[in-house]
Amino acid sequence: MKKTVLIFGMLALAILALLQLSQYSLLSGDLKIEFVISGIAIVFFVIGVFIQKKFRKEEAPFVEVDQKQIETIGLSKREYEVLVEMASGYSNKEIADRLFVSESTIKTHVSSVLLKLNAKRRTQAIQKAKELQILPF
Amino acid sequence: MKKTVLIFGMLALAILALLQLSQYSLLSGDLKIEFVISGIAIVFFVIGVFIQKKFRKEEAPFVEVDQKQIETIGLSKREYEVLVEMASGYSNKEIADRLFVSESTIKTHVSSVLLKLNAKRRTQAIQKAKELQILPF
DNA sequence: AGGTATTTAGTACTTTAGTATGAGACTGTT
DNA sequence: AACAGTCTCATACTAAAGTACTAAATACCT
Repeated sequence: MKKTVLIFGMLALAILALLQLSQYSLLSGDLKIEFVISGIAIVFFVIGVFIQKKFRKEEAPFVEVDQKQIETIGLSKREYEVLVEMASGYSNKEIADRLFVSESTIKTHVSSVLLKLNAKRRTQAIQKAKELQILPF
Repeated sequence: MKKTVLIFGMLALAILALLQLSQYSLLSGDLKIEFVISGIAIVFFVIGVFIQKKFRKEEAPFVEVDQKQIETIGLSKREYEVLVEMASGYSNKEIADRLFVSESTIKTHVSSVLLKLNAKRRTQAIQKAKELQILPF
């Protein structure tokens, strides 16, 4: 955070210096106006790219869930809920408690999910689900 | 893709128009040079931000692996390799074959990983590892 | 109302996963 | 050379996960 403030401060100073420099160069006739404007344009373009990049990195990379994919795969509402819990790292028992049903029920759902995602294990199902963008992150 | 080309074309035209406009305004003395330069700066800054945003969206959301985190957690090189395989959805036996060691060895590594990540299950370890940004995606 | 899909739950069983412990081989450090 | 850390592997467990059925209660659809 402190680093960010520092960078912004430096940037502001650099911009001011650049503007002053441009004016003097123009007034003294050292440079043609096209070059100055182009230079300014390029510099600020780069700054824009840089700033956007910086903020993006601090954002969480969030992939939208592809609702259509879920349908084409044929996952039911409950099965998808179980998949989400699975991906969060919960055991069958824990999922059962969280969804207020028995562990048997969760096992049934998990088996369906594995079948529909063509996976042998829950970890593989999670991986495939992320590739298909039916899970966030 | 076609859309991208179109946008870039329009953008190029807009920039040219803007540059011409700036020069005429300056020569005719309608505007002070400070305003023109500031205007150009702002426009190109916005363009930079926009372009970066566009490209980022088309990229796969890829989180860099935080090497320092791995160290502070105390994961060894081999343990991290096993963690990556785990996250890919492989079973202990499969990981053993892929890394040319016995399943016992993998079990040992997995237990260490669970301990160091403070997880009860491999799915939870994967989840935590992603939160700590020591796994891609 | 009858058919279809979903959700729930059970039993019985097999397969993985995970724990605890011990121990030999190898590597780099002091 | 002695030591710490890593990597390897084994045995003997216990605990989850997953399969293969069967089956009843809902819910949705036309």
